[in-house]
Amino acid sequence: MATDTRERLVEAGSRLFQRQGLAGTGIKQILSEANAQFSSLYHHFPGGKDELAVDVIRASGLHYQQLVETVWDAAPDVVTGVRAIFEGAAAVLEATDYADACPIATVALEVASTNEPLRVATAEVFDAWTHAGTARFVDSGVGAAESRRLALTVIALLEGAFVLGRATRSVEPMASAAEAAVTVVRRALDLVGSPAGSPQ
Amino acid sequence: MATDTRERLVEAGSRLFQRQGLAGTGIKQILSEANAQFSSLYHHFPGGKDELAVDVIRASGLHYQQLVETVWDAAPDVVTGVRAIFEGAAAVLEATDYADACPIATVALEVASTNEPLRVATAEVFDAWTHAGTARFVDSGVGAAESRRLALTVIALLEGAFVLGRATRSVEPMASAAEAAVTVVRRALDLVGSPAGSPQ
DNA sequence: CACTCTCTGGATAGATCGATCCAATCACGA
DNA sequence: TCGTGATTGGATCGATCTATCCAGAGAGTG
Repeated sequence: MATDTRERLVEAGSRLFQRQGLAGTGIKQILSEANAQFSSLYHHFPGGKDELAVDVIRASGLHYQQLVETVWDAAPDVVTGVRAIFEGAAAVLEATDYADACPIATVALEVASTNEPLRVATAEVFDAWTHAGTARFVDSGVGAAESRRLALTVIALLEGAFVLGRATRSVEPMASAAEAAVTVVRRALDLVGSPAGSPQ
Repeated sequence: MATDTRERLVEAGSRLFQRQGLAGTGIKQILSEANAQFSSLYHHFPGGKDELAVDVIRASGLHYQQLVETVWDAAPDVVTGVRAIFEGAAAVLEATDYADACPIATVALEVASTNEPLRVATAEVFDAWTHAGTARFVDSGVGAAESRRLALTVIALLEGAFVLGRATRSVEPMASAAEAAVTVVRRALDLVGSPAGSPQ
């Protein structure tokens, strides 16, 4: 089937780009893993590698967001949800031998200063994540501006822990990041209850 | 002079690897920026690109650590120091048009699952940063285990904000990360003053 | 001056890169 | 059944990649 080949290409690209980066992954390798041919790739993606990469970034970014939202929804409260996200990330990290972390971070850093269309694609994914996270905190009663700060903080902690964790092959950074995330989120929720200034 | 060429190679490699990644940077480009020849590179680094990359990772990792420690030393207290680090990072990000952030993060993600010697080099840099940060918090009276958690958290926030900031071309993630870092550090210092359990 | 060791200039090999081409095949509606 | 557009098989092109080779320049020592 036609759509099938296209999906296999995106899936293979997603796997490889996330672990080896964009420049570090050859088209032949993608074709080999997807059991496809040059003509198929350039039929579905006339723009070649870059056009495939845009699709990969959007698809894997959306997929990861849905995964996180599912975990979040299963938690009884916001703090538990945040903790569950970090625990899930740590579990995946260990289960994949520290290969699978953020699906787009490696490419994002690679293209940030070298490929504007791809940079925009990664920015749109991060923006979508930020908005989704912001909405969650707003739903818990936190103000809009503070909710956005919380969302950016949680995502930054997650991304940073991915970098440290993959490099050092350890989930310790993820555990520390989880504690910090819980601390700042809980503090923001506490301030909602007592809307005066900091209790300091 | 001999050493001069070697230094120029490391410097050029540092600039390019940090912005374009390892696989995204060709040896010819490094030679061009360093005004050097193939023979010079393979004379100083018989192991080729990878051996140069190990030197680049170590040198730029140490250089960045020294930069951060200088900023930290200039601050009157720990909280001010932490904030100054994030403000400095944001300033560099803007000044370099979102090109210069962490000198090794891009390469770290690239090689984490593909090149064990380089992965080890990046891990050693992150370990050195972690130990240096831990020592700072210990000096402020925070317990050893909590100090290490703080150090990992601050580094993760910094790295994550680099990823988000470069991708979205904004210093907003860095500002949010700074607030979060200050919050968790201040909280840890407060607990030193009142060594009972959490005031919750 | 002669010798030696370090370092560089420049050509080139061999492999791999992304991309293109055209004919063949497939699914599917008229 | 025929035709039409979507899709694929497979060879191939030019460019670029990393790495190697060897001759020669340069500095320092006897």
